[in-house]
Amino acid sequence: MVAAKTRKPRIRDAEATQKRILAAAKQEFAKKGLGGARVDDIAARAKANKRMIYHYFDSKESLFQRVLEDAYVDIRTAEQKLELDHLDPKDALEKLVRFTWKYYLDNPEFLTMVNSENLHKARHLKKSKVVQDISRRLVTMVDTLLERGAKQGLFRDGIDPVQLNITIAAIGYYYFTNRFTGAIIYERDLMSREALDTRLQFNIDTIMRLVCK
Amino acid sequence: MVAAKTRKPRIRDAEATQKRILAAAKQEFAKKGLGGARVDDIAARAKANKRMIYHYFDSKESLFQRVLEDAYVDIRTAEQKLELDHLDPKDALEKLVRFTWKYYLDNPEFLTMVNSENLHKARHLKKSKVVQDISRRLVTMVDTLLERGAKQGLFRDGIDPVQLNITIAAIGYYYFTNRFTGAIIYERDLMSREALDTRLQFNIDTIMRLVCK
DNA sequence: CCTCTATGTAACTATTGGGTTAGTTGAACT
DNA sequence: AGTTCAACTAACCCAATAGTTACATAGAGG
Repeated sequence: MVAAKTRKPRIRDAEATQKRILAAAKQEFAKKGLGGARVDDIAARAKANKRMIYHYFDSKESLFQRVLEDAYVDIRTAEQKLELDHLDPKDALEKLVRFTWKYYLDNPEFLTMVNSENLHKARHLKKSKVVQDISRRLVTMVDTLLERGAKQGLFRDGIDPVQLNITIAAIGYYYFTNRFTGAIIYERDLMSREALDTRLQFNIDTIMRLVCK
Repeated sequence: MVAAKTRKPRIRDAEATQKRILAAAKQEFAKKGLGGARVDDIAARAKANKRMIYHYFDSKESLFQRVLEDAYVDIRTAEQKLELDHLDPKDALEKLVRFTWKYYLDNPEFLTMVNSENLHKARHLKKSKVVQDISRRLVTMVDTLLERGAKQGLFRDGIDPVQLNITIAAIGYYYFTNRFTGAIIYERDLMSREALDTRLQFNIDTIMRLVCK
């Protein structure tokens, strides 16, 4: 038990194996969704044995649930670190829009997992108390920001923080999750540096016009 | 060959069988995506034999492609019937937002199919010339509307019709496709009559503020 | 240095599921 | 009424896949 981290790497390392499995599962689920992911492939990717997956995570489904939970905890934790309270309301709002955009861009597996979960009617997420708790903090954060901006006469009164949150998420989420069909329908490369910059600016503009007086 | 439609229903009817298969496939793909859908279940739902599916549609993949193509043709055709040119630009824009919302609400299988297609990097849609052609007409329609509104001094100048299209789609699409996880994250019934009305009004407001001077 | 258990491997099972084969039959046209 | 062919059925094949069993061993604690 003494200072496991300073020891030279053990050949047998339960913690490390679990982490490798979780990382591999995230990639695999992101690429193929819950239904398309293969337990054998996760094992291979994790350089672990399939037996270990069942040993540590019981079933494919509960492994998915765990990966999904971790994904939600990650994004909600990152959001909480934004510290919007210290900023001018307009700057804070823009920062939130930028953050959401960047998070989706950098973590496409989050989008795929959410899509997959919705295909399954959120039956895994339903079981997760922790996700419900941290999500409440997001709404509170935006609500606080809206009230502060309204009090300063910068924002319109009476905007529903949930509707705003949905909209901020939507204008980024749709763009990224449908980037493949979008490229065909709109006959553009949506992922070029220039296209990304343009879209982010458009999104900031959309939200500012929606919220500001 | 004479007046097939007036004849009494044949026991053997190639056309009717194909239609039943397509309808069944649409439902099945909508419920489970490409990977999750089962050919046996499609056959059962269509009250047809599995052999018939392969006879008419070659493979599960090309059946999916056909259903997806039909779905795109359907929505694009419906859009073209809106006849926005006859309306005041603001009314036309609102009509488009309402249409998009209602279409997603009434045709949830379209959303699932698009999600599934993006999971597969749009490899089926890439092959479809017809979808690319009709999609171009959508962009043209919105572009015409934007120019007309700008000329009348109602809309801002220089709005990119593609960005606007994406935004109109996004604020509806995200709401519906993530309605299950959304209900948990935001702790609300997103599909009640009242919630739907509120959201649609919010969306119209969002787009009007974005486009109008 | 011995023992016991958590960590690990590999081979196996049972089932599912896309696709096929072999054969049957309704009805359109002579 | 007979011929033909497309429409149709049922039973089959076999590769893939979630989950299991049997067995091996590193290494922590006595």
